[in-house]
Amino acid sequence: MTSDFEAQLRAVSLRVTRPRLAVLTALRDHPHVDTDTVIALVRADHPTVSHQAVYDVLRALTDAGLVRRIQPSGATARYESRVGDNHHHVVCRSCGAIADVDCAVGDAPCLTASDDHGFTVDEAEVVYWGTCPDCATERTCQ
Amino acid sequence: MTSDFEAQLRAVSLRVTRPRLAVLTALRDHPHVDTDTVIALVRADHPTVSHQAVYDVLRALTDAGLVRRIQPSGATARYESRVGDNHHHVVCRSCGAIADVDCAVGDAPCLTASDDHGFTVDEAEVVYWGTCPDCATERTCQ
DNA sequence: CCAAAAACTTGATTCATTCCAGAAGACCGG
DNA sequence: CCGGTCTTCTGGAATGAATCAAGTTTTTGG
Repeated sequence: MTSDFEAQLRAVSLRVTRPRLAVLTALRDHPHVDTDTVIALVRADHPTVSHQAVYDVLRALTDAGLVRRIQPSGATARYESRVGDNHHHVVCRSCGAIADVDCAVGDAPCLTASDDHGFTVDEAEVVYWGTCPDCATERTCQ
Repeated sequence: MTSDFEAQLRAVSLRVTRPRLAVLTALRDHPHVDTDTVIALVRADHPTVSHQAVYDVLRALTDAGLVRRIQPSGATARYESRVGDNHHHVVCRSCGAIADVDCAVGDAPCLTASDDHGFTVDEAEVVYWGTCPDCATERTCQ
């Protein structure tokens, strides 16, 4: 499993370091977490990793396309390791929970804008806003 | 024109104040601006308005549904006064320019998620990422 | 015009994120 | 296996958007 991550890193010309493997592992096991949570998860195994390293790693991995950055309005940045399949997310307005949603229509549902104003569009990002099951039943969620 | 804003404010039980009218005017004339720009625009006419007032007003207007908050990943919050028609946005990765895009398919194109995980979805927000005409031609854009 | 409630001003504070300088680690060639 | 070089990480300080708090002004209903 770790060797998978090692191969992924080498594939994008990034050096294989403990912090990077730890971040990839954390994101595999915990999708949609924010930076603070990543730091906590990484430190569970490697207590000496600095917060700066996590920020650096997340940026490097995002730039390389190994992880994806999600930032719903009004929330801090979150990351996930599921990439390359153009899926989207449902976000709970109440507690901020995030779940994956596959494209409704084919692989790139809304990629074709009706009028692109001359923009060259290469990606469509969809965020569904609503209420998660927990918050729908009990008002006392968070 | 100002009386329109006055009516809008009263319609949602908000008091009519100079800062609020100024913010609404600024957003009507300059769509997709960030908070700092709103402050600057408001102060052009009313130099004594505090930044805190602008933050308060933007929040109040957003909660009331008179303006819409947009926050593309990695950028600061932006606001626009066009609401109620479920339109979307194209964002330039290079210079951050934003343009409006009407829904490709009907009024709510992607509102139906393929699998909503039990979430009650009430809105679908779409962000198209790409390159604006200016940045596409000249590499030196900002 | 007056009183109550909401909104605004000023100034300080929080928190995610970034910047910086020096130390440590990864990788290439030998 | 080993040193040299360049990337990456550590630790701490700094930035900047956004929020909080106390007190004053303004709006609005009677």
